[in-house]
Amino acid sequence: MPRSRKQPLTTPPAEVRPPAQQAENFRRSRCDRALEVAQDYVEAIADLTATLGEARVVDLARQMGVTHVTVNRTLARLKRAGFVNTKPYRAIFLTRAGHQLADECRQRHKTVVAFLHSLGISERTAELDAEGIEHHVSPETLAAFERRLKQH
Amino acid sequence: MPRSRKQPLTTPPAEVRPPAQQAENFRRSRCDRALEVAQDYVEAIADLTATLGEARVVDLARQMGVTHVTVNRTLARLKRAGFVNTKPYRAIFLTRAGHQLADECRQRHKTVVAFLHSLGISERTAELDAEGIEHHVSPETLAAFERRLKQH
DNA sequence: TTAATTTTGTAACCAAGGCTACATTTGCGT
DNA sequence: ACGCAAATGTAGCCTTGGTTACAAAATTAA
Ligand SMILES: [Mn+2]
Ligand SMILES: [Mn+2]
Ligand SMILES: [Mn+2]
Ligand SMILES: [Mn+2]
Repeated sequence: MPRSRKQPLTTPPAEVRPPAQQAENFRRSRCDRALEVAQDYVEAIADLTATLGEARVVDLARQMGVTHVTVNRTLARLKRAGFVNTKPYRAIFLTRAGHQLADECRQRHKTVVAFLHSLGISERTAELDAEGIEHHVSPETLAAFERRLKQH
Repeated sequence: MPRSRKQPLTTPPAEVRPPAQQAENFRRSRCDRALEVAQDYVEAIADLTATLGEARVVDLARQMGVTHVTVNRTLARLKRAGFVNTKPYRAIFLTRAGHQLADECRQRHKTVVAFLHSLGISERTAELDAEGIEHHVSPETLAAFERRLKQH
């Protein structure tokens, strides 16, 4: 067995998060984090297709701020996951599932940005923070954001 | 050269995010993501020290929902980064910098949870979402959250 | 004191997501 | 028709963060 456990010097604060439940929170957070890249990519592919007519590797690399190598390998994963269809040296197309995910993400992104903006946060900061926050907003929280937006 | 670029079929939507700026958003988001683990660990170490008297590898593993191996290697990184002091088979202690980071994170965590709760979001969901959101909340956004909380 | 159990450490593996360097393909301009 | 520059693909490297399996140390219990 290990060392005996030192007792806390001060009484523990009232807000005790049971370790098992807190572990669940972290698991959810990690799960969300694993989906961030997929969500940002399909969103970017949809955006690029809308503005440029098609999404190519080089555009995606510029948009994401990474090299084309990273884009290539990420696209391979997205293909395996069934979100995109790619053929060598051809433009990238979203599958039906990819389109659906992209629409969800675009809508959520817009909502999060608008919500932050409605709190008096600057356009730039709203965009910056939303890019990360959006991936951790549950349906319940998203609904609360929309509720507030409708109330102006 | 590559394929000629197909023109967009519909006129691009007004909200054109310049790729260079959007790339900056993604870079910030990735940067935040890289710090998530460090922040969650120092926060957990501070919590455990407060409630149990000390933070040990096994407690941290339970709290984070990972194996003790993952905890060990993460602690090695945190040590390199100057946030914790560890000795073999001994409890884990935060450095001065670690304490400072932990305090920041605990305060921000509390604020984010309280803010979500103030929107009518359930206790459980607020905790779940906050665990991820907190790492992407800039000082400006945090200030906006606090502002709203003071207004009740 | 000695044995059992828990805790801690370590070795080896994996996937994701970043990179540089180099090869191949493509399509435009001459 | 051809050559060249841009785009794309591929090989190989790195760090992070997860795992299982096994070894060693520490504390408790007998
Ligand atoms: Mn994003
Ligand atoms: Mn987005
Ligand atoms: Mn967190
Ligand atoms: Mn937290």
